Amino acid sequence: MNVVNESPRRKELTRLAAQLFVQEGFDRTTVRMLAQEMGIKSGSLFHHFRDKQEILAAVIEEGTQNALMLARQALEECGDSASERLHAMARAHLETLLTDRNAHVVALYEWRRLDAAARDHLSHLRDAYEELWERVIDEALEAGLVHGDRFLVSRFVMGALNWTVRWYDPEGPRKPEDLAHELVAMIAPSTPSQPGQSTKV
Amino acid sequence: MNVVNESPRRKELTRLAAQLFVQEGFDRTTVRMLAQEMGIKSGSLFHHFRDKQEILAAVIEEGTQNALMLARQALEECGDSASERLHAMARAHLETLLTDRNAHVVALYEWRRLDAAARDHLSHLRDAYEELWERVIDEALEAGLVHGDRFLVSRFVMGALNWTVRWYDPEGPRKPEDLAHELVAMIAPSTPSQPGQSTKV
DNA sequence: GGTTTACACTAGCGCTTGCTTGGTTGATCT
DNA sequence: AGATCAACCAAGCAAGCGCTAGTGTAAACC
Repeated sequence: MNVVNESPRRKELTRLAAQLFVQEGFDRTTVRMLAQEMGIKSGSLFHHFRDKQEILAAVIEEGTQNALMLARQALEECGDSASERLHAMARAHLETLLTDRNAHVVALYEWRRLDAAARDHLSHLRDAYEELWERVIDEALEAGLVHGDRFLVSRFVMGALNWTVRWYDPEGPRKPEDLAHELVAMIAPSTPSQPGQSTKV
Repeated sequence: MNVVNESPRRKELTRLAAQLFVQEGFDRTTVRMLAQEMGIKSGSLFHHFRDKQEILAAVIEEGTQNALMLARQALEECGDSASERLHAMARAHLETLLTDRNAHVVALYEWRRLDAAARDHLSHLRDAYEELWERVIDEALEAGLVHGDRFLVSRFVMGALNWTVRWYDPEGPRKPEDLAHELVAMIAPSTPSQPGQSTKV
């Protein structure tokens, strides 16, 4: 009876689950709460998902896939200079935190609740995303835009960006674009202040 | 029967609880698991703590108090220059992450499981700690060591530092001192490379 | 020497949890 | 018209949960 495929109903349910997981945390969200939010009874939930863990995995997968897609797109559309590419990645990252906020918060906080199989599958996705970052940071280092240890710089940058979900207010005056700009300015002060004009190397 | 004071036994139990909370998460850690780890029966636990939530609060309080103490001490002992103070704060922060790792991981991940009263009490402690940071960052901005928006810079720095609990390996070659140095170098490239010699402003 | 105190035990209550079972519905396809 | 199928429901099981009540005991205190 249970489906593993990507029915549109399942997508919708996943979105609702993400919201509840953020509000209550995974463990505290009961299947009854999930069902009620979805307008069905708790038993019916298991027609769409094998078990509760699979809902969590679906939420995280959705968010990570979107982030990966958006980052790739941003890199294709931007200029060739190291500073432009760094800026594009930061902006793309912050924009997914805006649009897919729930899914990303769940991914950050509830990662360890995944069982071994799901964690294995999803960590490959996440690694692909982080590889994009490491490549862009390598370019920035080579271009002399940023200085320091390759590994540490990328961890610090990822930390600063991921941490935004804890304080960023989408209703506030600051846009993702602004944050991206400020971050790049902080770690690469020699960057030209207008991201439009490229600094070819 | 229940005690609220700071018996040495309670301190020891708090330390053990922190470890379990990190391994399993707060919700998944049952009072029976806690009791077993402590070598007593589940009922006896409630002689030391009013309820399960109080154990969580004790864990987080312990970690935050230590961090605050170490940061204040580091600021007193270091030189007057903005770069030295920035460096001292970063090192102190990373050192508590090393020594009190469990407590800090719990504080980061399980904060929302606190009830309103505990959260209110503990957020004051955390605010005091973050105030130290903001002051040091203000000094760095005034000294021209770092550039950018006051609010954003401090968030980015806190993010980079707090994120370290997710990847830092205490057994590895990098010491907290090294990380602190690298971070300061990244955001304030004009810093002298030897933290010992002060740059008076 | 009697009382108090700190710490532990046994036993279990009342409730919630994730998940299963067996069956019903209404739309779609042949 | 009959078969198929996704989607749902009602009912409930077995296990586990936080926590309480009442008791025992050895050390500390007056």
